[in-house]
Amino acid sequence: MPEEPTSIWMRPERGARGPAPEHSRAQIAAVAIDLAIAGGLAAVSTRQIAKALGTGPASLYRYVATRDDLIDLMHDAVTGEVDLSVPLTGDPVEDLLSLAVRTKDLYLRYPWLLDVPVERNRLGPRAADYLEYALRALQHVPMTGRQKLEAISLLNGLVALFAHIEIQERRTPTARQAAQTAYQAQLAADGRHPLIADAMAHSPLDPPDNARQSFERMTRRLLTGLGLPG
Amino acid sequence: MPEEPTSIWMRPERGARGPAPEHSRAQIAAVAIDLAIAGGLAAVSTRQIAKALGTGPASLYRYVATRDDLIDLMHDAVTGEVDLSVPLTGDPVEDLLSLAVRTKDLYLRYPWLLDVPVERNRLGPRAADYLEYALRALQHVPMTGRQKLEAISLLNGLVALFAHIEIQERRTPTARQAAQTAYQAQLAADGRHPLIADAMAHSPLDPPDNARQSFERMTRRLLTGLGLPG
DNA sequence: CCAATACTGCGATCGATGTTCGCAGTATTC
DNA sequence: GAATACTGCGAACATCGATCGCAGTATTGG
Repeated sequence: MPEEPTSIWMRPERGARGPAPEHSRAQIAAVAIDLAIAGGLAAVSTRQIAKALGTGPASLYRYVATRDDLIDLMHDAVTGEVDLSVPLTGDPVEDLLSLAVRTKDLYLRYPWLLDVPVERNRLGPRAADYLEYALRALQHVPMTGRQKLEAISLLNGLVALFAHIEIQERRTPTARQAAQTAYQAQLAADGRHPLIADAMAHSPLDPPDNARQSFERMTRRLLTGLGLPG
Repeated sequence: MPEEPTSIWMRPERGARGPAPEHSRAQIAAVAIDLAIAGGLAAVSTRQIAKALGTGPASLYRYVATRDDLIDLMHDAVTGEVDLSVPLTGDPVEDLLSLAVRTKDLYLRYPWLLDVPVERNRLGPRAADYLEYALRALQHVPMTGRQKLEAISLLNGLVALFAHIEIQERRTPTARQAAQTAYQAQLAADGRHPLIADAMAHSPLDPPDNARQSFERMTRRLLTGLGLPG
């Protein structure tokens, strides 16, 4: 009888019989998050986590069925850091905008979140609270349930896009980006891409105020574009 | 003297000396793309490509320095499929919207594109043509070069988001998603997330017309929100 | 014309990854 | 106190990206 695959959130954290587990999902998630902060998502490997816990890789599989479960754990843990006690004003656009700002902060705090495949967005208990909160902001908006879910999905995507741009601007360039820049310089030199050359020639950074206003303006536009009153 | 890392596009496809290569970047890209279509990005491995070419994995490294180069190759190859011969009307919003539609078609045709890490968007020759085209649409818009590049980046992100939603709706659910749905049903049942329960209960699919109009409306709003005349 | 040169093909191999198996040990249940 | 259902984990497997070194081949320079 083959085990049918289920979400980690449907399995009990521990069974009722045997010895008490020496670790916990929360502890494993915390260790994994530390690894991700230090070395990106790619640095989150069963062996590294096991080493940090002082155990072997096989032990992890008592807590987690697969590496994806591990990422679910991490994702849900940091999602729980978003403050959902902020009271809703009743204005859907402003409420979601405020949530979007807090969400973007989360991305800036945990850049590896941007590397979590979107497809993989299974929601755990904390993400469910998040989603419930967002739906509460939309409670009296005349949209179908599916439309609301899509709107929230798009909103999160937009937040991720802005976060991505901000992070990229802030980080010191990697070897990859250096190579990229070199090739773009060559492109610019060959004369067949004058506009690329031009766009890259003089590029003053936007003042942070601009970026912030731009983010808020875009978010509002997205939301009203989706049919929210505003 | 350690080889400094450079983009694949800066290295010549073949040297001037030795025997003629038995394969080519284009051929390798084509094989890799076939693998990606069949099994997703994860199925694109040096060994599988080598097998498809009837050679060993080590041989590939005569054409490509790293797996990322391989993905650059794939990305640039399919980017070349976007029709850039469509004449620009002079209306930036409409021109970019039209480009966005063609780009979304590309995503729908090659769903694995959504799994290519955004960070990794090194542009090759064909992507450069694409970018030049987009910049041409923005030529007479009063924005800094950086702002234009960010606008195009955001536009592509939005396109990817919509493509992602469309693909998700069209695909038959994976085991992952089934598990996800089961957990959501449980969430709905426990009564603490009434809005999630509600949103998932009755969810008629939007007619395609709606989705299409929604995409076009959102794109327009994004562009005007970024400061384009409209 | 031929040696030096700079390339190509690729078998063998390395280190790291996710995951599985089986067994010894431990707490709960009947 | 035996059956049961767990936990911990060493050993191992398949697969991955990547490297090394050598044999073979086309071009170059004298």
